[in-house]
Amino acid sequence: MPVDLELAPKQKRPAGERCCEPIVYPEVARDHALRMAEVAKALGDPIRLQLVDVLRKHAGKVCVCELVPLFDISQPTLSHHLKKLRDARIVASERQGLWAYYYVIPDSLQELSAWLT
Amino acid sequence: MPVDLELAPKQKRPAGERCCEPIVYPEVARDHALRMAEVAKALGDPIRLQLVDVLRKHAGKVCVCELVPLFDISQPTLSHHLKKLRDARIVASERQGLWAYYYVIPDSLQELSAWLT
DNA sequence: TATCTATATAGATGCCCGTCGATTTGGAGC
DNA sequence: GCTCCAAATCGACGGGCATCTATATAGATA
Repeated sequence: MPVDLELAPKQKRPAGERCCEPIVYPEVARDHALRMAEVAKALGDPIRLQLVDVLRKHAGKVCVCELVPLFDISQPTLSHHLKKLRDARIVASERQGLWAYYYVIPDSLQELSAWLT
Repeated sequence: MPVDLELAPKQKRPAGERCCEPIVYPEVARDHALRMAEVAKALGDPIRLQLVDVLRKHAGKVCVCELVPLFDISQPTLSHHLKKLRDARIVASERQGLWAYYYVIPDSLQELSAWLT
């Protein structure tokens, strides 16, 4: 007896024994999966994860010039990582004169966090 | 007055005004950052995130043959994604005859989840 | 204006990723 | 043995990533 998954009738199980109970996948994540994967991907680098960790632990905004010496990478590379986090809408920045201040966008991690819980 | 961050005296702030308060970064994440980034990286693909979502929502083990028709990718590509999740120690598998059953390793997401909270 | 400084961007390099079709592996059943 | 099947692996392709050095941008200061 074929299983007939609601969401993907592309392939038929061969008639015969079933290997397991059919999955009824309510597709809850489909809409959110892209966004959550985007956030996870941005966090999928040790330096970026530590960057977010620093910014989260430090209340308020943090100057880039304080971030640079924390890591063994060049300033352009750090700038590249900050851009990745900006593109993923995890952090945002403000310019004040020569300095740039970064902070974590509130609730930007909430969706992924809730899913993981 | 130079800032002298405890953790990274590699670079000296130039004498003069400070742009912000010095960060005292207790380095909590350094040991865990690699592992958490590894998990986040594995979740940083929409298909893998949905795969984990399916496996988590479905109590018990799920046969690969049930997973294949859920996604618009070839069987080898799905196998590749499952391998990535295995390599990241997020899921594990068991063989039973012709079929392979996958399941989420309990608590494999806990560390990242706790950090995000 | 000229000069210094903090940050961002550009361009290059080597490596990794997602995807595919083709093939291999290994158990099931004849 | 042989055939069928589910799953994994292989090899290739195009694109993206992390990193660097060099350069550009733009604000501050004189």
